[in-house]
Amino acid sequence: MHKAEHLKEVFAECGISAALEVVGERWSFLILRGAFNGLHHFEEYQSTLGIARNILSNRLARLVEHEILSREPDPSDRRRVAYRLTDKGRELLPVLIALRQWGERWVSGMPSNPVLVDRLTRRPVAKIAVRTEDGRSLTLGELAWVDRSELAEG
Amino acid sequence: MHKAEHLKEVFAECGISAALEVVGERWSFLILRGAFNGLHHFEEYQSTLGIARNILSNRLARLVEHEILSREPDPSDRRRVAYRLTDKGRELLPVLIALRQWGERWVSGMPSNPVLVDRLTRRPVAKIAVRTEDGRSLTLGELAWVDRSELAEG
DNA sequence: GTAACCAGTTGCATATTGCAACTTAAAGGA
DNA sequence: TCCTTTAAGTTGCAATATGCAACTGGTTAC
Repeated sequence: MHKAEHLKEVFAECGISAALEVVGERWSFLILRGAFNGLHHFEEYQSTLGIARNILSNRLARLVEHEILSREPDPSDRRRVAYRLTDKGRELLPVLIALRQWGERWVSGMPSNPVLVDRLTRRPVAKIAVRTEDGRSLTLGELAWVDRSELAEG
Repeated sequence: MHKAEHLKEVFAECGISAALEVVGERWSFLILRGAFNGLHHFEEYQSTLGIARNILSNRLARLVEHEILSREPDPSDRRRVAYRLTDKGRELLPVLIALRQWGERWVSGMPSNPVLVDRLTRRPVAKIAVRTEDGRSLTLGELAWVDRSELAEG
């Protein structure tokens, strides 16, 4: 099997493809950013993001369907619906923070507001990086792709 | 200023919006994944990803325009063009790996192949996480958003 | 010199997104 | 009670974006 065919199979079963099928549409990341910033209601998302109502409706439904957000009607005001991050949704935080840090560094050129800090020390979080298990940050040159079969060898 | 208006301003200048304007279109992340996996040529991307040729052409041009990929004609075969990651592009690796790990854990449910390892130890990289400067991993409950102005206080 | 190859482009079909107006159900107030 | 406002959508239609197949223009290989 030559390179192209091999990679085609590799790519089809890759976690990135899988993730993108769920959160890869336009607005999905921005809705999640809103969720991490404390938004819960349709009208809040609509007015802060400026997204079209039908698209917002569609995206929220999709995120709920994939259990990234939960959807619960407010019992004290039955008009309102609260969308909340599930554990699955909360685990997207590293993706969002990594994306944000990259955007700050390479696109907007300045730090965003508000800043994410350690609640206790009030110090900003570190730059997201690829690391060894013992926490050492690795550059591309220190990394390699190996087949899973070659991994079990040791 | 009430919450919605405030967040609208916050969001407009956020690194996530900035990043998404550059790499937020469909296929962009998958093209970058290909780049990190050693693809360099138009036909390689086209055949491995199965993307439409006009869209691929458009995306590559856009990534080059934003200096995420460089575009250099091969001097030894003037038909061929090589696309390569720039430093700016290489720094998207944490985003891609975080997305991949999330997709493996929560969507596809299994580890992808190949595995990214420390070149020297051959051990897989750690899970991407939000951490303190000294490397301790932080959960959402241990984090807080604070205004930049409140940060300079100490 | 001719066939095949690479990196696109073009025209047209389909799908996604955006916009404005409308709907439904539920508060809130006089 | 009736009237107004609010929240969370839905609908119809216009504008974009994406996908597909065929074609081009400049190499390169035979």
